[in-house]
Amino acid sequence: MRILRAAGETVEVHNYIDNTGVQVADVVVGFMHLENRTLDDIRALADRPATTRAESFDYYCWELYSRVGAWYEEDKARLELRARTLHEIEEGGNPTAEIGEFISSRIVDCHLDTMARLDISYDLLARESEILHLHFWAHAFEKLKASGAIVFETEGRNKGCWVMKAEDETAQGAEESEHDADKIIVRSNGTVTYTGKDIAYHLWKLGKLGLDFHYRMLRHDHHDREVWITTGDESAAQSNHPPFGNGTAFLNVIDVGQSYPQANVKRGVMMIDHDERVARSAHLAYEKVTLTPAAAVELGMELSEADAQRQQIGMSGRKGLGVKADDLIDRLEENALREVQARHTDLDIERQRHIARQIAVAALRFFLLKFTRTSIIAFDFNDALSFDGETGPYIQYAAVRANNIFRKLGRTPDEARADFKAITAEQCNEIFSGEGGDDLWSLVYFAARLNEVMQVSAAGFEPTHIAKYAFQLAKQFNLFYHSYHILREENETRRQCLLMVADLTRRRLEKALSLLGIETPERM
RNA sequence: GCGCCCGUAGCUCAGUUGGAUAGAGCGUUUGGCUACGAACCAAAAGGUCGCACGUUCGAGUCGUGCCGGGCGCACCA
Repeated sequence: MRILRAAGETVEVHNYIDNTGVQVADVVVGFMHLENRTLDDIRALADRPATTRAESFDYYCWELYSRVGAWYEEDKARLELRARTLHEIEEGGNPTAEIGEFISSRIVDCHLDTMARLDISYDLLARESEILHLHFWAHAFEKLKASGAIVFETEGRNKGCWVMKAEDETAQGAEESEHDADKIIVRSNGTVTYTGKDIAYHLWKLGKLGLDFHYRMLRHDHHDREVWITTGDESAAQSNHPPFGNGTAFLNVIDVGQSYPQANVKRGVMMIDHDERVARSAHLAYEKVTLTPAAAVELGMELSEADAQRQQIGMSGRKGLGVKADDLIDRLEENALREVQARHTDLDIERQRHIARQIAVAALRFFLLKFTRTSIIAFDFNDALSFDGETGPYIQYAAVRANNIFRKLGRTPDEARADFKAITAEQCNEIFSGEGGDDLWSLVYFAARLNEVMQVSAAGFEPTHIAKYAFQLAKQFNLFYHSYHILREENETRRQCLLMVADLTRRRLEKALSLLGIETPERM
C-alpha cells in the first residue's frame, strides 16, 4: 500500500471480516456447548482486566478454538452442532447470532490493536454479514443469470445447481474425470457458495453492483485516522463517510492456497464486467509462514520422527500451533529495550521504550519483507529475533549514524546544505574526481536509484525489492562511514561534500524505510 | 490424473527485460574501537545454480522431459 501510493496510485485498504464463517461458529460452539456460557458470561470474560497476554480475550478464543477442534475429533457427530450454529449466525436475529456478533466484534478490536503495534491500519472493514443481509448476492445473481455466466443444470452430477461452466469444456472430454471443472455457485438447496458471495463483493468493489453498504465509524487508529466498518443497521449508519469502493481495479492479498477460488471469482466478475481494469486486477498471492522443526519444538509441540525430518511444519490454528504476533512483538520489544538501555542510560524510560518499539517493528517487518511473496517463509526464532546483519535494525542504524553526524556537527542537514551552496562547481568537481571520488560517486549513484527501484517494486507488487535495496544502501553507507571520517576531515570543501553525500544517503534510507513501514529512531 | 509454486554456498535467501570472474545474511576462522557509538567494518574458507536435452554468439534466467519437496483441484469458507 505504501509503495503503491508512493508510485502515484490511489489505494483503499480494506480488510474482509468473515464474521459468519466456521471459525466464528466454532468459537461460539466452544463458549455455548463446552463452557455453557451465556452472552453475559462472555461479555464479562472479555471485559475483565487482563494482566497477562494469556488472559486477554483473543488469546482465550485462540485456545478455545483449538479445544473445539479436538472436541470435534473425539466425536464427528458433534460437527452437526457447527452446521447448526453456522446456520443460526447466517440467519441472524437469535441468541446464537448475538453471541457470534459479540465475539467477532471483540476479536476485530483485538486484531486492530495488534496490527497497530506493527503500524498497520485499514480504511474500511467490510463484513460478510452485510454482504448477506444487504442482498448483495441477490443482485449479483440476477446479473450473472442475465449475462449467461451461470447456468442451471437439469441433469448430471450437478443437477439442481447453478454452475459456472469450465472454460475449456470440450477439452475436458472425459465425463468420468474424478474432479469436476465446473464451479457450483448456487447449491441444489438454493444456498449460495463462498465463490458466489465473493463475486458479489467484487462487483461492489468495482462499483458494478448497484448497491452499497451502510457505514459507521468504528474508531480512530494509532495515527488518529478514521477506521470505518460496514453495518447492516441503517439507523446506525453515518452518512459523512469517505467514498468507498468504485475502484478501477482490485488486488486481493490472500495466500496462494486460495488461488483456485480466486481464479473463479475473477472469472465470474469478468463475465459481467469485461474490462481491462478488471483484467488488471489480480489475486496477489503470497506464501505462508511455516515453522522450522526447531521453532515448533520451542512452541511446545511434540515432534513425530517424520515431522523432525521435514523442512517445515505448517502452523495450524485448529491445532493451536502457531506464533502469536503479540508474543513475538513482546519478545522483540524486550530484547530491543535491553539493548537501548545498555547504550542510552541518559534517555528517560518512555523514550527508551519508544525506540525499542520502533526497533522491534523494524525487525519484524523487515523479516517478513526480505522474502519474495512466493517463497515459503520458514520461521526460525533466532532469525526473526535478530538485530544483526540483513535486518531492519541494521538499516535503521545506518540512518541513525548519518543523523548522528549532523547532531555532533551541531548543524541540521538543511543548514549544512546551505553551506554547501557556497561551494563552486569546480571545487566540487575536484573533490569528486580526486582521491576516493569513485567511492563517493558510487554511493551517490546508488542512493539515486531509489525511485527506479520503487517503480519496479510497485509494478511487480514485490516489496522485497525495496527491502533488499534499503539493505544494500545501508551497507554501502556503513562502508563510506568507516572509510571517511567526516568530522575529522580538515579540508573544509571536502568535508562539506562528504556531508552532502551523507545527507543524500540519509534521506534515501529514511524514505526507503518509510516505504517499508519502518521509522527511523532518534538514537540507537 | 490435472493445475500452481519451489529446488542457487553448511543454513536462510536475492538474482530486474537472457550478458562479462553467480551475490547477500547467518554460521565458521582471523583482524579492527582514545567512539561522526562495534546493533559496525575488513579479510578468508565455502557453489557441477536438482538432472538431461534443446533454442541462442551467450542460459541461474527461455522451451521440453525427468527427479525431489510444498500446495490446490467441495453442493467448506
